[in-house]
Amino acid sequence: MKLISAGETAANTNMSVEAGEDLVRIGEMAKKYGVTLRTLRFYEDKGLLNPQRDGSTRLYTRRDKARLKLILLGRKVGFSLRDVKQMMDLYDPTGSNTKQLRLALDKSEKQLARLQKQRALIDDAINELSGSMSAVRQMLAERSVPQASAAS
Amino acid sequence: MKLISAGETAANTNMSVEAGEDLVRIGEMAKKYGVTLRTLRFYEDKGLLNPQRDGSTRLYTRRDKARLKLILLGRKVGFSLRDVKQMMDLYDPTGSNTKQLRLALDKSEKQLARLQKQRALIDDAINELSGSMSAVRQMLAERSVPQASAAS
DNA sequence: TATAGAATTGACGTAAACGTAAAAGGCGCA
DNA sequence: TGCGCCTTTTACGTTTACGTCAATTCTATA
Repeated sequence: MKLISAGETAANTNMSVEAGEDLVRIGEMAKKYGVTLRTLRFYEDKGLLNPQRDGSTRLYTRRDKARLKLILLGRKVGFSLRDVKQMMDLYDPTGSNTKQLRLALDKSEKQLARLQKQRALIDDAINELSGSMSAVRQMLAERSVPQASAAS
Repeated sequence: MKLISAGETAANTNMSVEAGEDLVRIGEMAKKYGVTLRTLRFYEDKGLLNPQRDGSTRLYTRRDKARLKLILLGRKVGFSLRDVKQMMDLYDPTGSNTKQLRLALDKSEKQLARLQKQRALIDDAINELSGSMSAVRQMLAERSVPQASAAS
């Protein structure tokens, strides 16, 4: 009574409701996108994913894959999962999604500002650290060669 | 029986042990360095500071101020408090502190590498985000002006 | 059928650096 | 003497995104 072949040799074994669905279990899904099982369950728990079930077994559809891609992109650019969810929740397959796009743009602008500020902070830190490092190197050099040269 | 005048008018009211000690209570210390009381107590709890006590009242010395400056510099460049403590614990006022300096340099090199990696990630994110933003703007533009122009 | 490999839920742990609340003691001042 | 402000200790809470068991069940395959 399995829905998909383990080695996924044949194209489609199930044609329950929709067209060629290409359902995937959690293990394969995780491997495919380089995340852990825990992560996928966590995202579901947070309402970001909604896989079908075969009994208790999760089956991820094409839609889940698209959503996961979005999640991962969002995380990459520094959005929180809450932000991602908020944006995804606005998705409406029947409309123009103008609201969703506007929200995404708004959040993106803010995030871009945050990223730029972060970069500035990091540059500061790098400079500060580099400065300290030369100072330390100096001190070490003085300690290792205390032969000649006056203190002044 | 107070050790310092509240408004710190006179130079030194106490000459208990050391020279002009310039002791400061937690409130003043916090204000002076822009941290909260909680932070100072937390640092003490973690073994990073060691103020004297007048009864139960903390009195911060010149030494504590120097240490706090170091802590804040360390945090600024991204060291953890553990790192900072590890480095400070090696301080020996009687020696050359070569070990301390070497450890600091070692940790600094690693931290510098981390910072540079972070900057690279942020730059990536900025680029990715900027790209998405233009795409979204495009979509919004198409939605707002659907008058003429073919779909292709 | 035995066994290994997936998968499930539940629940506590982690990391960092504090925030915040509570209850109480001490001090200067009017 | 009462008030307000400063300070103290204790201890739980916060945030985010999972990690890490643990106990159990299902499934496929040899």
